[in-house]
Amino acid sequence: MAETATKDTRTAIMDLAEDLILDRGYCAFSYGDISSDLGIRNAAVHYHFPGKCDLGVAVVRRSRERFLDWAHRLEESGAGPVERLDAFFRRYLRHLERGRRVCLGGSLETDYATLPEPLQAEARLFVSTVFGWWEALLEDGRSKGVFAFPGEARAQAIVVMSTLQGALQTSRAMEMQCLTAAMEQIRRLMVVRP
Amino acid sequence: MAETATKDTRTAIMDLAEDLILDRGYCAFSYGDISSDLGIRNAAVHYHFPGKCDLGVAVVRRSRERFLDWAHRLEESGAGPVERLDAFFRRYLRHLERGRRVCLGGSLETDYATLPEPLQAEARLFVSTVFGWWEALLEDGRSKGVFAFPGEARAQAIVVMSTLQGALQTSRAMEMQCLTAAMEQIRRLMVVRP
DNA sequence: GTCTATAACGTGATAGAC
DNA sequence: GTCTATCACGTTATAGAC
Repeated sequence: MAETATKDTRTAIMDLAEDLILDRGYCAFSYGDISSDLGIRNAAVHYHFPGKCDLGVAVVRRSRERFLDWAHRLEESGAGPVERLDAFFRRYLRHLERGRRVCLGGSLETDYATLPEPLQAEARLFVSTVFGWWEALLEDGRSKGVFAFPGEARAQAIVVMSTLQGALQTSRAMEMQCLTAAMEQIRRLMVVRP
Repeated sequence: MAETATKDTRTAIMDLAEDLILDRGYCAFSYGDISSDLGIRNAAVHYHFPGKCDLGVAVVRRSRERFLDWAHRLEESGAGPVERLDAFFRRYLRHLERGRRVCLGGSLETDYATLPEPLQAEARLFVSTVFGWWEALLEDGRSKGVFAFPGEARAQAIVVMSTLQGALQTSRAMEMQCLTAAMEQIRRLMVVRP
């Protein structure tokens, strides 16, 4: 089962790399971290991902695909705007529960200046994808009368997305439950019957 | 004027270190960056700051002191809540104008897991100080009837502070004017006569 | 697909001359 | 206060055996 073993190692490398990016950032993790944690050698990691940039791009692309799959399943489930909002909140809360990881967008953005160009491009694509989802959700929710907010949906999308990103990060430096408090406040601010 | 020269070099090192932290993050800048940009040698930087952690702590502490000075002057100026809100917005916008720098809190929080403990402690103090300012401003503004928002002031403070932090970061990955859009939306959401 | 071995470089840090 | 010189280490990456 050589093929299966290969796939497993490749997946394990990506899983670990993703976790390290969310914990420390792209520039602060190394092939050494990956290889030692997986009990393999440096060169084996290079076999699956020739360069660190390739690994980073693969991780971000997979995250984007997973998000799109998740959004698609959510849409097919027939969930309403408030249910979709809550579903995102639950999904997002896992970052905090898994050892105060930040979100992928925030990690890549603060490291942005040090990222190789292909990874910057992948990061932009990831952020734009999530933003598009928020904009569509907010517009839909307002048109159905379950969300209420002033201005354009894209402006509200920036506020909501940025709030979650910032509050997740802030929960590392403040002992309070910043993220859940932020989510509850977002509900109070724009859900018609919170 | 040996003393003056010393002070100037020390200040120049801190200025450059602060800029590098906001641009790339604490873990991604080096004594080599500092020394080459200032036209001095690695060892000269170590003379002023024995270790990288010392330099980081000094930078964050200075930022906190500057923020407190700024807040104190603002209070003495007799500015009302909306004027203070706008003053913070203007102050914050400089990060974006100076080459898409992120804010210090966000940079330290995403790098948090890799920071030496004394720097983590200084980061917590910095974030708590800024948060305290926001909480007091929002409470004061609501009591005076110029701000309106549901829930507690601390929950709204998390939302506002996180929104700015996240939107500043997001402006690196999206071409739109995320930060100004976020600020305008915050005004629409909570300023009584925006 | 994984290994050993190694290259080439950057890092934070220190000793000691001036 | 700044310099030269150097250390010990970690980094990404590659060549070639198995």
